[in-house]
Amino acid sequence: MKIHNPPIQAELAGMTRRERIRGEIRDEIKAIARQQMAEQGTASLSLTAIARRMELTPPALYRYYPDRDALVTALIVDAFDALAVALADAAASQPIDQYAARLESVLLAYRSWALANPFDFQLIYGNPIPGYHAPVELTVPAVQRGASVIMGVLQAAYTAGAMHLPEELPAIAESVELRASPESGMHNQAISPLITYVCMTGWAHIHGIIMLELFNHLQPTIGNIDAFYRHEICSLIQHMGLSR
Amino acid sequence: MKIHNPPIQAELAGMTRRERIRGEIRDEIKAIARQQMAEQGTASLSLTAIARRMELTPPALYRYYPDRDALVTALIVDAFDALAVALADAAASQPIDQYAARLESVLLAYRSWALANPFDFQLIYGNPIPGYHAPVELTVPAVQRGASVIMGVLQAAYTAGAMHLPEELPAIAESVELRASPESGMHNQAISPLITYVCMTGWAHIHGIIMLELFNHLQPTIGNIDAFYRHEICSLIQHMGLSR
DNA sequence: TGTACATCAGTGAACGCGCGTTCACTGATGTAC
DNA sequence: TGTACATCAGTGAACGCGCGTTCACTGATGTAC
Repeated sequence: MKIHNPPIQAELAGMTRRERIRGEIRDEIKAIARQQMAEQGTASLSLTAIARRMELTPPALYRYYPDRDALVTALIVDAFDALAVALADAAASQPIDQYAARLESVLLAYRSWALANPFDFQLIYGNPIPGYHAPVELTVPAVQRGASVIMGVLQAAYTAGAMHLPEELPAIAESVELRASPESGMHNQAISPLITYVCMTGWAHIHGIIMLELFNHLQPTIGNIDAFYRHEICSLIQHMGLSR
Repeated sequence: MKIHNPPIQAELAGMTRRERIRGEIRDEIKAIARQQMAEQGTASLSLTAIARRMELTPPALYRYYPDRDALVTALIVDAFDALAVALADAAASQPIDQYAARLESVLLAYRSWALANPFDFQLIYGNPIPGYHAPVELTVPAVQRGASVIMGVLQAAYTAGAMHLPEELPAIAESVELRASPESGMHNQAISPLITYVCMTGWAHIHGIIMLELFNHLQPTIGNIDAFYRHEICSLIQHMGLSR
């Protein structure tokens, strides 16, 4: 006979003992899924293999996720969340009025997170998983949540007058036909088109370096990618006229 | 009874009739493989499915490729080749001393090729295919062949004195510990570390935009990606001090 | 030109594997009185 | 506190599928004389 723990403690946290355990197992499934991606590649994510490693039968997993796609979606959402949190933490680690330092910190965090979690990064920014189509209403806001951390820093700098952008930029930003991000969530200011444009530019640059590094296309040419990356950030900051 | 064509014509081209047909079927296999990737995603590339579409039995394909990996390798090599050719053509389409125009042309070609051949692009620059490991001695030179087209243009501009880089750049390039590309193939000049550095920066930037666009991460924010891309090239050219 | 032989493309059967998913079920856990 | 019932986690068997790869083979194509 097993112990019948009265579920008082758990109910204090707003969930029954069963609900808590369910949550834990859902998390364990995701953890093993990540582990499996790391070993076999993002594209080969199999419920059967996860069940095997958990010493369960495959059908048991259907108690926790209705099907394989639901699990993939959960992993993607988690990854976007984790990245956004990492960026937000990096932003928060610097004094609020030190815009250059904050931007630098955020961009360094972007790379650090990608290198520390290469498979989560591939999951959200790499090839789509064959046969899986992410629900758009889920991923689009998730992308923007990450981006909005960067945008928040830049918008703050701009509003504070600490940013000196090239003169021709407004006209360019205009011609690019930006779509307003519907709502930003992580920050409170509205983002001007100009800042959106600058942000996309910087993001693309940073993102390109990381993508190339992740798939080992930089390594044959660049010895010290860390220094390379730092310099790129530096020149970005300079290009934006962000005063230190 | 089928016709016994005397293999005179084919032998004039240096190969027997049989060899020619073999080559054609190898090509057809690759073509269908590409088609299949386009429909199912890069990661799901199956010999059985290819055979089915060619109305052959799966073992028949083993006459043409020793195993699945060999086919993937052939596809990758082809893709690198095609990209390098597209870039080289773009470079050749502009007057030899119009460095800005040549660079612009090459960078536009990079994106055009990626958008026109998204799956080949994913094959070479996206997630590795699960269970497949590209032979390094094949892919590293292939990457550099593409890059060397860009480098060739820039080096020529630099040598001709048509390039005015920021003053602090040499020191930065130094600190990044570039590795000399072993041999470049597509062009004749030696590439200076400074140019290598500039090239990697520009490439990463361009590459980042394309990767984001390819996976639809730019579209929610940027209405006119074409214009966006052109402006980025423009500002790159300006940043390098390439006179028009 | 015809004949004898060698080459080689493609077949069909088979091997052993893994996958997602369904279903009816058992037995443990939780709940209400 | 004990009892009766409801809930639900996990099982085992099964379905139908696709995969890469091997093997001994047939029959067409090419080659040498």
